[in-house]
Amino acid sequence: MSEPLLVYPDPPPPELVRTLDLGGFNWKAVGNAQEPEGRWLGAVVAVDDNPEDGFGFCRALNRRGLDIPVLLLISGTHLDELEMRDDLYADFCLTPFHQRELEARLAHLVWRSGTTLRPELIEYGPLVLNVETYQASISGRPLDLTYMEYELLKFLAGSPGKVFTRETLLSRVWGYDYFGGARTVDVHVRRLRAKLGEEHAGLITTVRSVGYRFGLSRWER
Amino acid sequence: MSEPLLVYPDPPPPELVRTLDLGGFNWKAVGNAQEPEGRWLGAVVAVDDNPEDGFGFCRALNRRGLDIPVLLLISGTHLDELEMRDDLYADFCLTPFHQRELEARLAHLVWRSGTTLRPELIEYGPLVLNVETYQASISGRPLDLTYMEYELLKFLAGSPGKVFTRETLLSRVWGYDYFGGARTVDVHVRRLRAKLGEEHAGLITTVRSVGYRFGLSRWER
DNA sequence: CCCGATTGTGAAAGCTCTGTGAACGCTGGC
DNA sequence: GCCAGCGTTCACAGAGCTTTCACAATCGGG
Repeated sequence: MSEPLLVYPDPPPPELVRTLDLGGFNWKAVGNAQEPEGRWLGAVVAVDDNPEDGFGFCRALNRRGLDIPVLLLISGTHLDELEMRDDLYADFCLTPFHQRELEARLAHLVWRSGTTLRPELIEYGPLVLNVETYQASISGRPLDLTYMEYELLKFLAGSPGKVFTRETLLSRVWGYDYFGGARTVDVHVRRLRAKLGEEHAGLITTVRSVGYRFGLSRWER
Repeated sequence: MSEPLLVYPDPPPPELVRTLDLGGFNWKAVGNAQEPEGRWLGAVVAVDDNPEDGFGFCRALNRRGLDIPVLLLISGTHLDELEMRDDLYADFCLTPFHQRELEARLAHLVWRSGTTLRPELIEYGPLVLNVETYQASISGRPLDLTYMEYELLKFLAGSPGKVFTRETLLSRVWGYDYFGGARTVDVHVRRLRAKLGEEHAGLITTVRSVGYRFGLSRWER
């Protein structure tokens, strides 16, 4: 089992922790939907205490376009909350739950997700690019990128750590027959950095007298 | 709710009958998997008394290729029987069950099959396309679409979120050998948006320099 | 520490792409 | 033949995006 299970909230209910650990699951709890990065087998979301909070987490997951199947833990008294929220979860389990039932539901969830296709994603740390939908997000926040910005970021993120000269970028991203100034790249990098936000602007680093690099060089990680 | 629910065995457990009737479901019990013909919303299979018998029914359903999603009713003591039988059921409910839980699971099952398992009905949010009758409606309001408009909308709505270039749309919707201007797509998209109404016009979004995308509008900004 | 080279920044020009209204031609029904 | 409905094409205007430029800031070598 390579990919871990996503669990919400953090810390999770003790009986959930117990079941997951006893079941030998590889899991990680998070406090918000911005945290999770990379690939996940599925998610277990406890909506017991505060339904709106839990559903908000699911909605945020959806919004990131990661397509993680969600198993809800919900008490019988909150069952009506499920109405009209079918798109937020794949399955649910009533609390208090039997360990066996939760294990069976998790196993079924994983089996099902293994049989359905996943979207084609380019990921690096907090950055996710969905090639099919032309959507990008960083730390869960959707990025509103223009065409050239998206193409440039896609190209850079496709080879993390590698340095590209402006000329290379112009020919590979803009087109081999492109005729324009090299400063064009600078300007696009600037706007990309701005849209990535102050926190992640460093994802694109300048290599003086050479060009630009996405992500950390192999010496920095 | 036009299509009925399939129920096994016949007669079904009394508490199941009670729940289905109270929930206003249209259902029919059968004694074997050869009986059912036509279209079904889903199936409820009680495997309580004799697990092998119930699973045999599911297996027979599968073999007939009817693609009916199955909700199992199973007691906690038989939970391990589920192992390695993921392909036989879509969901399960522990017995004795709460009426609310079964209703919620049935509703979710029906919703899921409506979005994935029934190709003759394409749904996305408020939009419903009936492929068989060539009818379309949004928020319950019937849409009076022309042939090309319908075909275009059907193709787009068939892959929500995915971006299609005008060339792709022309070749896939108009035909591989179609020879015409790309602006044709624009005009049809415009008329589609107009007929969808101001409220839902955003269902089809323009991806500048690329093409058009259906869906995901409610998540964008 | 100074200076040239390089890169970041803001604004504005210029261009591409899309939305829109209208017209044309085709087809099938009457 | 006429008409209505539909698909297609075209021209134009506006919006949005890209590119350029001038200047400021930064870096690195000597």
